[in-house]
Amino acid sequence: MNDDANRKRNASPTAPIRPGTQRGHAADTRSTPDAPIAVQDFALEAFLPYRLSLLSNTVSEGIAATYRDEHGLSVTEWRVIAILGRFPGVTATDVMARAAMDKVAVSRAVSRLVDKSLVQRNENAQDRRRVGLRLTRRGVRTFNAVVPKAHAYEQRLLAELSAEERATLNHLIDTLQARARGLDAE
Amino acid sequence: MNDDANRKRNASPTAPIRPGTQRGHAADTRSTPDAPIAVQDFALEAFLPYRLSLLSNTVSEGIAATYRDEHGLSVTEWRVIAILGRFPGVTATDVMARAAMDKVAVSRAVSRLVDKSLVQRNENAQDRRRVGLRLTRRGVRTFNAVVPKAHAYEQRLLAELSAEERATLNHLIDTLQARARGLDAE
DNA sequence: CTATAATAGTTTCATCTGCAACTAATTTCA
DNA sequence: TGAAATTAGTTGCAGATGAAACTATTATAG
Repeated sequence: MNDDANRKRNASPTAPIRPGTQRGHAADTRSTPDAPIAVQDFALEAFLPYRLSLLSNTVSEGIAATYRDEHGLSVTEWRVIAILGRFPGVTATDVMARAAMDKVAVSRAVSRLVDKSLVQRNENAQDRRRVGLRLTRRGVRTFNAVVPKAHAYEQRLLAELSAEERATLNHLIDTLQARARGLDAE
Repeated sequence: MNDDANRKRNASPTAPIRPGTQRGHAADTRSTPDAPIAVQDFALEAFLPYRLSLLSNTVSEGIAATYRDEHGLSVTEWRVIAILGRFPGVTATDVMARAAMDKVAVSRAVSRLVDKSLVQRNENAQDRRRVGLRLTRRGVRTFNAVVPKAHAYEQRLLAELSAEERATLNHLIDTLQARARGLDAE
């Protein structure tokens, strides 16, 4: 390990946080004179996993505010509703696969949605382990109310991108997603 | 609200989950004959916020496995180390801004890192509220050990993309990030 | 100068999340 | 058959997360 160590360090300090709270010189009292020095070069703000995480969080926060403030829904609840709006009658396991959610997350989201009378469970006579899920009338109303807002947010987010850039974006996401999955599977 | 409602529904069911567990027909026992029907068209798997979240999670999981398994670090702990490796002596508030982390998250990550002897706190004589943070020798060793692995993961992730595609990716992320921030600020 | 406001950081609490263990039902195959 | 394995879904527990309250310190204003 430790391939190409010992390059330069701290070459470009990157933009200051804000005027007056510069790069910690004031805070650094150097209680340890022989304080060690990092020899590797690493810029978090340019690191793709970090950048993706930041972007995803910012976007999620924006769109989640709509679900939450106007409909009292969490992101996981919204995802379940989105799946059930499109695929009425599927089981929790199907929702799990379609929304890439954890088994437990689906189970709990469904329970909350049932409590809120947005989803109903239907027993399956053939296989009593399986429980068919579908939106109630209220659930459908919620779904129909949220969908245009979700689309609107997405459009505003993409507003600055050309059609070609949008296509490239989708392609890049697909490629990276497949690649990341492959790497995770070692 | 409810802009352009009443389009078609469920036009293309999208690929089946897997053979035998098709689209919930078996599970749907229709206990409610007049079960309502979703009139909006919404494909979660094509929804950008969802796609970004999925990608970010997959990527995070992959890279986080390295921190965790080989160095016992959480993602937040790694981020603090990454900042301190580059900007020794900064305060928790600086880390917060540089890593886009919550105040509380930084505070707790720093406490854990101090417990692990990877970070040390240095009191500031001028302003006793501020605490300068820097990596210990062990912290630097950890930093230097993780950085090449992080870079390697990033390179493997990007392996299939051309230089031009990488540039486009960065540009798209920047654009979307700025846009998302703008939207969040209403 | 004090009183008030602002700042840095920690703690509390309530929620979320994910793994593992668990129950219940069905399938497999010896 | 019928015991063992598989599948569906829930629950328990432990760690992570985030908002708000809190402590301590410094800056500002009257």
